[in-house]
Amino acid sequence: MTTRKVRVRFAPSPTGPLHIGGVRTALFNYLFAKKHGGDFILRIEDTDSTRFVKGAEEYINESMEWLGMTIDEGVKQGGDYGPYKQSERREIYKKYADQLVATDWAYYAFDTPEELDALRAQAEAEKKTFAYDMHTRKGLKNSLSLSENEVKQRMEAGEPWVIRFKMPENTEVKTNDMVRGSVTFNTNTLDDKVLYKSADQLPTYHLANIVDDHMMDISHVIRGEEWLPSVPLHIMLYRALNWEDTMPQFAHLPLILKPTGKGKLSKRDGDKGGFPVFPLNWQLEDGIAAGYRESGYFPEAVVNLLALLGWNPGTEQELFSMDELIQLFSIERVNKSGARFDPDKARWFNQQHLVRKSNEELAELFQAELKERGHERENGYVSEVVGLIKERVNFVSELWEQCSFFFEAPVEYDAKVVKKRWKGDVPAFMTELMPVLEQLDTWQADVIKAAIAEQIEAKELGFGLVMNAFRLALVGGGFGPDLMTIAEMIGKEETIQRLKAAVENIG
RNA sequence: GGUCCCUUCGUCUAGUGGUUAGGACGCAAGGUUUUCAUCCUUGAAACAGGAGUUCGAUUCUCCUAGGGACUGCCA
Repeated sequence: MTTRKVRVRFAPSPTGPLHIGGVRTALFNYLFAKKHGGDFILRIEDTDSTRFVKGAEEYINESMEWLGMTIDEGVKQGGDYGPYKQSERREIYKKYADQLVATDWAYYAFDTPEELDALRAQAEAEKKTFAYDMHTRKGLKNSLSLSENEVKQRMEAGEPWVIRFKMPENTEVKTNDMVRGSVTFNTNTLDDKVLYKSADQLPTYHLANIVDDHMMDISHVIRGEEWLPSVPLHIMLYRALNWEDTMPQFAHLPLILKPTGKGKLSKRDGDKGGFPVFPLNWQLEDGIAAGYRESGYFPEAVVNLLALLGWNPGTEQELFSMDELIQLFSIERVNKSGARFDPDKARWFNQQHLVRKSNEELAELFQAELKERGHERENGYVSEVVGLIKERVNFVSELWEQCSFFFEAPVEYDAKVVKKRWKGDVPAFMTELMPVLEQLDTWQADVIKAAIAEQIEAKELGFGLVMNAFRLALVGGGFGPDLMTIAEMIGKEETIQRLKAAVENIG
């Protein structure tokens, strides 16, 4: 086998936001390309003029950029194999569509969508299935059944037509899929797919992808399992075009399934399950579809969790950087069966990546929210705070609720904690504690602790009871990092102030 | 319905012709943190079923069942 340069493409159609199944396909293509020192190409498959959605192409680019998948060739990046947008390659497809008709691998068909719908409906009523195929094509309106003259007349009259592939009879088509192994089909069960439509002068996906993959010298086609059934058509197309010797190798990825219930993950599952299905937010007519970015996920966490949906390196390592993934990725280790998406584990991945980030980096991310809340604090202080609490959160957005007391006094006190901890001699003790703290010259955690301990001993009170009440006063609840550290960080005046406020306001 | 694909704990998965079938998420219990979270320990939890091959199948083969995808002038 000659060594061919690895060139793979991610080929989404700009019909809306990219969904994470598509993102994972892109990721596996990217990992495969980089692993083998190859090229990662982004091709826009906009051959359905009726489904074009404004902004979708930009969304795709932005998503790839956010996730750190660098595109080597594409509409924005350029490259030697352009154009990378199918709607700009019309003449190319037309040429090959014509060639297929000329070589008797395809034919013109004039049946309207309405007529075909009617045939399908009729067949269904009889509990049968209608297919435009080798068994029915003779009875339909096409250049195989109509006279040459009539075909000419219809075309000259401007009647819309399509070009359909003339699927040969009884031919075994075998493919050696990189993830599934050998898969065999028989052409007898295949239909005559539309290859080209006169209405918008564009090919359908099938023709376009074969022509482009060939012309762009794509070495491997890595795509979702939903494409497996069209593999025989694609192979026949390569054969018909005489390109079979340079046909790319196929790899069909398992689907990502819904967290619960049946079927593949769909755009709606996110709302129902409370997790994002898209990389970035997407504006809908009636609201927004949540994106991972806006939901607080780190791109590296998304990449990590997606990589492990259907692939694993065979070791017990679960946390990876993009570079490690590139290093370790191998298409042979991709699973065959569909993987259910687990929102809980997705959060866990984010938490793991969050904990691994430096306090400084997290502090910087957190500063935006702090400013919004009116707190201008230097990075050093914020970093220290973040370091104390980062292990309690999954997202940067959860930081505030865990550490607001480092920035402002509690405005209310957790009723449950009040009931449990703020009773008996406690309020009186707190009042007596204030002057003691006031007298401290050194405001450090251990010093404060010693002073309080001494006081507790003198009064013969329970350590736990007092400390929890003290926490309630400083924090407003029964949570947070080490209490003495909190006291030290907010300072002597503030600590006494909060004690005072608690005594006055609770009860 | 037809074609094709798939099947190990609830979920993501490792794994082998002979293993106490391993890990992770989640769940439960205990410990640490004088509290919460983290963390640590422990626990419950799986080879879809049936034949066959074999001294021996979770592993190989076949069948059944279940699940999935496709079945558009969508991609």
